[in-house]
Amino acid sequence: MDVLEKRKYEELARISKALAHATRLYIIHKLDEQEYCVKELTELIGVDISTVSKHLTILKNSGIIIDEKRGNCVYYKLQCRCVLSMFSCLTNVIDSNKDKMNAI
Amino acid sequence: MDVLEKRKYEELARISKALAHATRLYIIHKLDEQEYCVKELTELIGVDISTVSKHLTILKNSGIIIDEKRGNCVYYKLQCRCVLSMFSCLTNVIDSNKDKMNAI
DNA sequence: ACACCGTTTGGCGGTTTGACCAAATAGGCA
DNA sequence: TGCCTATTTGGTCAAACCGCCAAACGGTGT
Repeated sequence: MDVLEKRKYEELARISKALAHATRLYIIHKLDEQEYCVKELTELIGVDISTVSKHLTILKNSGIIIDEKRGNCVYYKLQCRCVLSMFSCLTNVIDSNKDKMNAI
Repeated sequence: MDVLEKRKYEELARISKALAHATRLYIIHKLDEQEYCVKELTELIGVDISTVSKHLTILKNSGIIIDEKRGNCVYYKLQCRCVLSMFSCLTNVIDSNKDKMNAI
């Protein structure tokens, strides 16, 4: 793997790492339905608000979501709806694993 | 997030974690072209063979690739070509980030 | 200015990851 | 059998990750 190729795959990995967490996938799913502020997401998820804030920062830095301050709150929404196709990718893998299992 | 939903997103995360590494993405890319044994992949990648073996185990456990022992070697190939659509997802995000950058 | 609300930041502790090395394992072949 | 090659496994170490708490910010409204 030469230097250029290596950089390319590290860039791809940077995005895919941002997706590699149950809470962050859940956040993406919720933000697909509507925008939410940090506090609202925190109530939906049920972990410390600082943890949620950090997850949101990770997603924002990878360009998947975008924030917008309005009044007292910071609202987040999907920047890149294309990530939703990720869910079908992942679901596909899971389903085909199950099929494989059943076939045995 | 109730217990059932939580489990669902953890399952999705399990798969997406398997993809969240530059080397593993590269392996998937190469295995899309043809099957390879561990030694061949090691030469392509340029890290210790035990490291490559562990990456392959991770991919295998998540159901993305499959192994087949023939003669002296263990050959790996894609089990789930659907993961390739992941690459276009990731590339999409990267491209739309770049567009955003240029627009400024 | 002060208090209040929502959010982010910094830091700490426990867990996980990923790299290497060395050793164990599994087959093929002389 | 014993040797050789390919692969996996176990251990160690440093770095990264993720949760919480506490403290710092930034606006709003009194």
